[in-house]
Formats: sequence, structure tokens, C-alpha cells
Amino acid sequence: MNTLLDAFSALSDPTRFTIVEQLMDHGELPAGDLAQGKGMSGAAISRHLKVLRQAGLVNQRVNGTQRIYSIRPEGLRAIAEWTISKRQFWEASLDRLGDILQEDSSWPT
Amino acid sequence: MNTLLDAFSALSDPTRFTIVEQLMDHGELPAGDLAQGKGMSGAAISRHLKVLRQAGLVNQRVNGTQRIYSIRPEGLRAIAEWTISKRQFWEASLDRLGDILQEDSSWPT
DNA sequence: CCATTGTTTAACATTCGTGTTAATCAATAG
DNA sequence: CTATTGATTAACACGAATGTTAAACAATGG
Repeated sequence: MNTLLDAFSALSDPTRFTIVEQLMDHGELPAGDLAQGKGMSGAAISRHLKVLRQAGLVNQRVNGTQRIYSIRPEGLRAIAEWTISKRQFWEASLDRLGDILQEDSSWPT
Repeated sequence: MNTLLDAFSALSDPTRFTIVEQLMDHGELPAGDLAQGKGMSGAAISRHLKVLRQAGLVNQRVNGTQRIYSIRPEGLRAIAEWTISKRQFWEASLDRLGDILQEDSSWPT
């Protein structure tokens, strides 16, 4: 329950959100690569990565001197489950997506 | 795109998250009712409501001297759409939910 | 009118978040 | 062993967020 709030908090920062999307697009990446092109010190990125780790959104793997990061599915699950559990509040405002969802009565409430 | 980050930010606060859940559970409620039992001044709640409003997560309706709040589905949609678009990253770690989802190949990617 | 009720805004204090640079640490190359 | 590379942690500065109380405001009742 607190995990969900931590996930929201972690993702509310543009730099961290970008990191998460990068990891989703490119698979696992070392901290150094994630620091590239963000106009920010490596130290700052390192702390952002720590926040993401503590929020359960990313995994860290050690490879020699590198720390290689990847998406941690369980972390995203908290958000997905909450979203799905509140489905009734947003499905009404969906267009194409709403139509598709309405056909699927097996979706959990 | 910024709306999504604002939504995450707004929901990352426990008080605001509780307010949103209250509105989901009880339907629309006046600001005064939302301030009850939170151990916090009405002024503080009023500002939390302003944040939720600016994040597009709640609607405000005027009824005489009361301000009546309700969930704004479009706000939640941003989160739902993002979650669904990243479905591949969390569905693998789902148990019951994962099974259900795997059957539904019409779900948008 | 004037007082009351419901809510918001203003001013202020304090805590939290985030960036910087410098120091530290671990792994590897020479 | 020492220097280098990759990354994190420490110490610090500063702006943003959040709570408080007091003031302001709009609607309603007397």
C-alpha cells in the first residue's frame, strides 16, 4: 500500500520517469549510460536510481565495476493493480480503449 | 505527458491519495466532509484539493456555500493509458491477473 | 444589514527534495 | 601496488512542498 505511494512519488520526477522509459525501451542499462544526455551530474543520477530502487521500480545488477539497471515488473504491478481496481472511474471516458474493455467482462473488479 | 507526471505527483501524497479514494468510495463530497478525521486544518485540505484540481484528478462543483468535489475520469485516464501501454512489463509478474490478460489479445499495445 | 457557515487565500515556519562538488569505494589494467 | 574507471555517498545550498493561524470572501438566515 505504501509501495504504491512510493511508486507514484518516484515516477513524478521527470528525470526518473525518463530513466524508467529508457529502461523500458532499451532493456537493461548501466548507470553511466543512464546519466548521458540529462544535463546533470552522475551523482545526481545515482541518487535518482536509488530512489527508483527503493520504490521497487528497478533492479540493480553488478557487473564488474558497472551497476546495470533494469525494470522490476513487480514495482509496476502495484500501479497496474490499483489502476485496474479503479477501472470504473476511467473507462467511461475512454473512446477506443473503452469499447475494447467493455467487451471483456472477465476483467477483475 | 506532463499531465501524467502531475497526476503521479498529486497521488504521491497520502492525504491526497486518501481524498481520491474517498471520492471513489462515496461519490461527490463537500470540502468540509473531506477535511473530517484527517487531523489537519481545513485550510490544508483546501490546498490539497487545489493540487488535485490542478492535476486534473478532481472536479469542483459549487453548491451555495459549499464546494463539492468529485473524481474527474479524464485525469485517471492518463495513468490508465500509460499503465496499459507498458503492460508487457508488469503482466509477466502477475498471477491470476496475468492469466486473464494473456487470453485477451485484443488489448491495445 | 449583520452574523454565521463553508471554504479559500495570505503570510509564515519548517521540512523535504534535488542539484553541486568533493571524497570514498570497488573492480580492473598496467 | 598503483592508477584508472564506474558508481555511490557525504556535505552543503536552495527552492518547493506542506502545515499552522489569521484574514478574506461568498452565500444564507435572522
